[in-house]
Amino acid sequence: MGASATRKLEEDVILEKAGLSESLEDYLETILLLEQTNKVARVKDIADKLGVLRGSVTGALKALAEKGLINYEPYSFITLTRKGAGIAKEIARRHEVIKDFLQCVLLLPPDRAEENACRMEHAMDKAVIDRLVRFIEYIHRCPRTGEDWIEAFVNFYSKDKQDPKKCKKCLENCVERYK
Amino acid sequence: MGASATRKLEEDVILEKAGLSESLEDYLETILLLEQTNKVARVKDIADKLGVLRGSVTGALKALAEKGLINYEPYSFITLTRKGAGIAKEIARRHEVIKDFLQCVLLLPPDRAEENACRMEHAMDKAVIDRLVRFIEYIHRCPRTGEDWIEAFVNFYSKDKQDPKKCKKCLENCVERYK
DNA sequence: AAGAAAAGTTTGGTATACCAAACTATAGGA
DNA sequence: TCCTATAGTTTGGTATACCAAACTTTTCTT
Repeated sequence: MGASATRKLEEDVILEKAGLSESLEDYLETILLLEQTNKVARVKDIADKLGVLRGSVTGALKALAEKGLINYEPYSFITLTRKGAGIAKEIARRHEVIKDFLQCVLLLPPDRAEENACRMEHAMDKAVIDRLVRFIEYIHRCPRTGEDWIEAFVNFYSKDKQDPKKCKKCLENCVERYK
Repeated sequence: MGASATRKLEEDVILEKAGLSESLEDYLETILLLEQTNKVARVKDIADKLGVLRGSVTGALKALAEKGLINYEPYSFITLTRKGAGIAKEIARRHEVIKDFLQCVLLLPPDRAEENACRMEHAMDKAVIDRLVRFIEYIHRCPRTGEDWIEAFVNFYSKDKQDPKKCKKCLENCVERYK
């Protein structure tokens, strides 16, 4: 096993064992988003995004710096360390995956999907997210499911029973499309 | 609209607005489970189930009694009030639904499904759970999916690409079964 | 360059949720 | 019945995470 593969493994362990509170995970994710859109993360912007006062942000930044996840000096710019960026990206990925599932598979309205994803991202471990990613792929790639199968869920959701004739037609269309 | 329908609606509002902490939700759910298996919930059993000391339980019970969710007198039995039982059942239902999805759809091992369900139950609102219930039903009832489609996910999960010949056969079997 | 506005920090306080350990009540065995 | 083990409670302490408001630093504006 090469050196880079070894390092990769060590990083995975770090991510799994980070043991950050939900609150600190939110700060880290927000800093990543602000870095990406505004180039730098500022205390005020973090406070606004998270709906807390500026004073609360300062405290959180000290905790993140303590854990070696951000570079922080009072009154100066905030940047993620390598380790911090790794964790932040993992959290952002969870958020994306969950929102995609809620919005594009369960067909929830975007705002509802967003709200729930924000909370769920702290509760689901890597194994679950990895399965979910593959599951969403499976739905899209398996000839038996795909886009139209998801669309038909709207129908199923609002009705009590299915029409066997429609099911037959739907199945025939599905076979036809695969050829 | 009759009186019972009106009352049902009011209860829904109460459940949505309960605004319990994750911790108190856990206590409520545990009390329900203990009531069901042991007839009564005792402080020690709650402490054991939640992995906290007895002293912590007493504090939580006071908070729940304060909110009118349990009947609690020092040194006596603990029972859920109507309102408390309603909330506890809602939480237990979320737990069931999420665990079922993780275990029977995403095919996670039972212990992993359980761990994640315990955390996710506090993060997902009623609308998401309702969609998820219907989605699981949809998978089982739609002729295009069903048990064998879920089983085939194992295959897809561990492989990079699908075999078009197998897909064709799978689709044919699916049509055959529907007749 | 001076001063006001904005950004950031500090301090003191609150609420939640837990533990450790001392204490009190209750229930079962001798 | 006594008395001891178990169950339950209380108290004092810790850690997290927030707010409100006073304070300091930086950055515009003129």
